[in-house]
Amino acid sequence: MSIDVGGHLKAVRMMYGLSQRELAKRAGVTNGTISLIEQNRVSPSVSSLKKVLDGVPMSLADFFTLDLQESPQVFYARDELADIGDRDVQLRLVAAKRTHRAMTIMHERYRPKADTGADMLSHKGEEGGIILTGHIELTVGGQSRVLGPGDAYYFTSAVPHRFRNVGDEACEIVSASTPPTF
Amino acid sequence: MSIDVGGHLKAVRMMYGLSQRELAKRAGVTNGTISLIEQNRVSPSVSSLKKVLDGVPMSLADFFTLDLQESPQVFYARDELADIGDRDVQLRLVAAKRTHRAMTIMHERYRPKADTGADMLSHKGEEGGIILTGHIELTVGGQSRVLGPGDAYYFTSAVPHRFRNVGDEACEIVSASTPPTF
DNA sequence: CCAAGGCGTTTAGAATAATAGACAACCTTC
DNA sequence: GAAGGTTGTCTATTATTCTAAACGCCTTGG
Repeated sequence: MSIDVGGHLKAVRMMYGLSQRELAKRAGVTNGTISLIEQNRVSPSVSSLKKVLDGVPMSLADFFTLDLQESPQVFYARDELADIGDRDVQLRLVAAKRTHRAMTIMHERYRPKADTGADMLSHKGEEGGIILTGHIELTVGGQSRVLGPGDAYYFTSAVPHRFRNVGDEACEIVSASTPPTF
Repeated sequence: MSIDVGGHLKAVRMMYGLSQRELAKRAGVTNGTISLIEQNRVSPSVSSLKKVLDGVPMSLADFFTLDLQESPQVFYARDELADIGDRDVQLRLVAAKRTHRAMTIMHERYRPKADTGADMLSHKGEEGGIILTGHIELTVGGQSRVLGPGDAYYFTSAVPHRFRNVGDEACEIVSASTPPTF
């Protein structure tokens, strides 16, 4: 029994945010069973392991195939975001270290007068965001608008766009873009 | 217990040409265990299934991943080989219908004077074979040689090559080439 | 024909796993 | 701090699986 079925199951269960009892209920077994399995104090029969995995749900093949390679970080404390901005525009990336991301999520902070300029590289994909504080003038193609707290935007990145802080206080935005640009 | 673990195990065991007792001995379990599992009269614990598979050997992941989809034909009677040759060069393929082959194995028969010509398409990969009967002149790159029964050859297919039956009797060859050319 | 040895199967008993329920520890909420 | 909820763990009993040793069947070789 070289394989750590118990730890493996626990990891899977955690990954789905389930408690032992909750998983047990879904799987039609008792919570004690899950507990004993996770502690490797018993080696479940294939049928009961299948029952348990059906509660996830996950196939036996997936269960044994999953390499469980150090699951990527899920939660990031404020100071764990990667800071890549300059003086006027501060960009703080979520999951920066993650290699295969489908998108980039950032916390952006524009100082007063900060301006990305109109000659930005216009990449393919889409991007959007929500303004948290301050006011920013967003120009997308021919349209221009000043957005304040709670306002949001979404456009295809191919269209030339420009961010400019027209207020006298810092402007904070949470944005997402795909494909990842950083 | 929707999955047919028993039949699956039996198929794997057969695939390796093992008897229940033999597998049991290698795995360190009793033959009865194997029998009961194969009949699905018990659902083995993961640990014991692992022990059994260690006797093959095969990993749990492989065991559950294996789709066992109607295992492809293994034995081909003489007249079950696909015949694709012309009048002078008869080619009889092994496992012709099999879609995902790693190589092509053929029984080739060259009539006297048969000649593949020197201008063959030289494909990537490697090929080799053994002469069964007759004599054939094989030219590979600058080298040329007459091979008789029992002789063999092996070369990288990228080099231009030519087969020519220089004897007065038919020449038979069993060859293999990778990647499959037919 | 019988004996020897292979095969898969079966059965009683020993070993192991699953259940139901209790337990302590930890939160909230009052 | 007490009540009620969660969490994971543990124990006695029940249920299942594994072993050891037999069984019947077939093939092989004297």
